Amino acid sequence: MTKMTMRTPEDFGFLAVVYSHGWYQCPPFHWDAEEKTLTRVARDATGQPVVLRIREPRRGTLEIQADVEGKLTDADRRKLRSDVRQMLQLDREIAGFHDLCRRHEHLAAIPELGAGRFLRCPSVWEELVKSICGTNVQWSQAVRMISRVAELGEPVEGYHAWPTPERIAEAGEETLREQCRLGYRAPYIIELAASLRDGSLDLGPIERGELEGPDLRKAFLAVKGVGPATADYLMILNGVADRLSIDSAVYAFVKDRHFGGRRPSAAEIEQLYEPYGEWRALAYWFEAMQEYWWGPAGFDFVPDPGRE
DNA sequence: TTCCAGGGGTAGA
DNA sequence: TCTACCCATGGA
Repeated sequence: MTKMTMRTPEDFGFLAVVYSHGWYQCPPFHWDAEEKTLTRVARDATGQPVVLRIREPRRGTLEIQADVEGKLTDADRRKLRSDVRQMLQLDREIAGFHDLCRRHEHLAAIPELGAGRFLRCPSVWEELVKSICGTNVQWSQAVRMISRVAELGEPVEGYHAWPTPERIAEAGEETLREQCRLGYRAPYIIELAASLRDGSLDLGPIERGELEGPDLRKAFLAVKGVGPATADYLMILNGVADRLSIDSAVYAFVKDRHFGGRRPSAAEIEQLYEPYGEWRALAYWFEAMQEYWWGPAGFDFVPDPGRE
């Protein structure tokens, strides 16, 4: 076992990032609400799965425990630290969003909570699969699909690593349909896995943040199974917040909160959040999280394991 | 039973 | 670009 510590930005709140959206409920993330510890099967510099346990012993510091025999190499340490930075978006600049929150009473608690970053998967591949599993199903059902896909990954200490594209491609459509119960999503994910395996698709430019807004959106939409709502959602995760991802959850929230029980049009929703400019997606997201799921004082009624 | 969830692909206009 | 229609699954 090896322990590492990391400093976090002043505007970073560990719980707020874990609870930023539903990823913490999806393997290979495992959240222990009692111990406030996020467990994740990551991969070291050579691709070997490693169980990481991340917690925040005090604000400003993360403690990362890697369950490995012997010592980690310097390369492994760099890789795992880099994964943690990616998963918790430690390098994301959100000061502008917090400034905006302080100018709006209903968002004033967001900076206090250290919210504004999202829990991320270490790879875009994993996030694409999870997002496709989340289309046209209740979230609790998506979590079950994702959990069954995760079980196709290599077992490690009672957990599973996220399966590689090669492993999914080898498992085949039949396995995704019959065993993982993905239904019509199965061929989309097989096609994605196969194109990554044979190199006809390269997610590198997305991973490295090389694409600007419109090109990034185009890249997501090019993946079969990813439509406008999912592409916009992935954009938000990738740090482009000037566009809402309008799905059924958005309608459900704004209908009661802003339109007196009437279901608004998409254009009306756009208009409502337009004043928040480049941060509009975060302004919506964290308003909804706080009102619907976090509770007024922080995280009193965060659901576990599946929010409806 | 019927509806529909954190939609998307496709064909046809 | 917009609109029907279809697509698995499973909870409500």
